[in-house]
Amino acid sequence: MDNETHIRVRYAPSPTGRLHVGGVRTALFNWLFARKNGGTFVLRIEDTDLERSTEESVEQLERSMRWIGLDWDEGPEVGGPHPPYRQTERFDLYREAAKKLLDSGAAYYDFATPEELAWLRERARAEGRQPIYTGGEYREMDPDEAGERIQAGQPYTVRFKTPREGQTVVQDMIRGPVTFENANLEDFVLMKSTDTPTYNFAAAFDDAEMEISHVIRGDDHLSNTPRQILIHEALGNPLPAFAHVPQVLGPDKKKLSKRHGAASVEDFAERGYLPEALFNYLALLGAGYAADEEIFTPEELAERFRIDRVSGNPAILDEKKLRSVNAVYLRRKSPEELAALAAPMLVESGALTEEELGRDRARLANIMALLKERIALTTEIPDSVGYFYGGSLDYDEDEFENQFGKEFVRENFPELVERLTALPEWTETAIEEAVRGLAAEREKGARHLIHPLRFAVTGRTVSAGLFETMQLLGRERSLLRAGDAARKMQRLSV
RNA sequence: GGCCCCAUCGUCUAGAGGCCAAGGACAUCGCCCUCUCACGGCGAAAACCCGGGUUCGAAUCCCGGUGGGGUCACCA
Repeated sequence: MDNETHIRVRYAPSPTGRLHVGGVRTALFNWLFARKNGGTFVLRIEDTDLERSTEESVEQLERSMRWIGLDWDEGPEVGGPHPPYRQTERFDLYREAAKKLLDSGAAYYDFATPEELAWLRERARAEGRQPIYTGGEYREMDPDEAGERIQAGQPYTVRFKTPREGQTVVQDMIRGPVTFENANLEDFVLMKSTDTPTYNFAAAFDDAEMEISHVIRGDDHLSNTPRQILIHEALGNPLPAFAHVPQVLGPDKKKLSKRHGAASVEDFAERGYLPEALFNYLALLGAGYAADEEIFTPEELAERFRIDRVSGNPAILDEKKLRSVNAVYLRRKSPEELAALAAPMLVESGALTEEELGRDRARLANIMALLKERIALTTEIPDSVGYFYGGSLDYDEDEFENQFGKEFVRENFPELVERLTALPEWTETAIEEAVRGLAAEREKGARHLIHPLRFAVTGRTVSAGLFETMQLLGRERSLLRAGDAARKMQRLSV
């Protein structure tokens, strides 16, 4: 493949917390774009903020990416031709580049103190001007004098000498050309007084060094892009193409955050969403796919992905829809897959022990087959499966009275239990015949027996079909609970 | 506030000047299936932000307003 046109994209998160779904979505778009075009997807850790970056976040981030199904061709763990892939390990590279900019006159040493800068900003605000710092006396200071000050130990930053006139145009693949007046851009910092790079400098430098052809990122970076373009030009780098994808918002149209319930990949995982469902939903969100279908594999998504179709609109995450997509994925799973998913959750919830589980793996699969159309989130599993295990149940008093207080039930339930006990074989059809038979003899609708029986054996008013449920519950357990209910019924005051 | 982006049903969207009395999906509401709940099937309600242009003709193009979002750090 032609190296000049080889597509290389990157996702460059800063490890300062959990991976936000807005973040994974842009990672997803990068991944999709790379897969679609036979390109390379690079992961780069932007940890230049020593204060906020943590090792734990790096691990969490990589774990979240892998969980949802995003693998990277180059980056931490996997390596690649442009190492290292963590900015804190690339400081020498930035220092060298800063030197180059200083030598060419594209940048300068700035000795203004933070207090001075704050005062300048304040005064600008008081006078109703925009605070645009242009370096004052330092911008054109004689290099020798600057050198002397540095020798004397005076702290400094390195700033970019932003042109005071003209415009910088971002050619955005989603929005078209976006024009910025250079006069509105200040002389931004390239190197901090700690001799470490700022985001704009490190990002622009790395994108060029790593030969990134397309920068696809959140639109919160759109206003940074003219600065990065200026850096690229000063460094003599070819410009990558840009695409700025919108944020993911909560239902109140504010940036999605924890107070909306869930905002990070881990939050959604904890709430019972499947990785493939989150992947599918997020990839569809605001991506401008044709609307006739909505369930796609990552491969299908990649095949159809078009960056220029991505909407410029902020996208509101609709958890109801995510939930329904999740339910589809749950339903599509085989009973065995669902059993594997459910097993650890059931053990953790205390519904059963490891041994019990190991003894009857097939039964769990059968239970899941019965339940899978009734759950939308994996977190619903323990509650909906729990009554298939264990012995006697604690009945809700009010509901018990509601179910067993009726005269017909009081008169016939004991007989029903007897007939069930006498059943020669415990099968769905045998149970059904017993129940319907008795109801027919008493000239009543079967539902008058079915509902209390359901409540007796499951402890709840809703479940899968009663007869198949009872077969799976097993004779012993069903009869135990039915007997419990019959006795409890006797004690009910009339 | 300055700068920038954006604007079709509640939400995600289809729509690239006539095919649109605007289509789909989720959610909502009915009906059917039925032992309950789901699943499934059928159906209903629901949108082109406003105002000016351009044009024979605009949801689609232009301008303005309004609204929403982003960003204004030695954070990324």
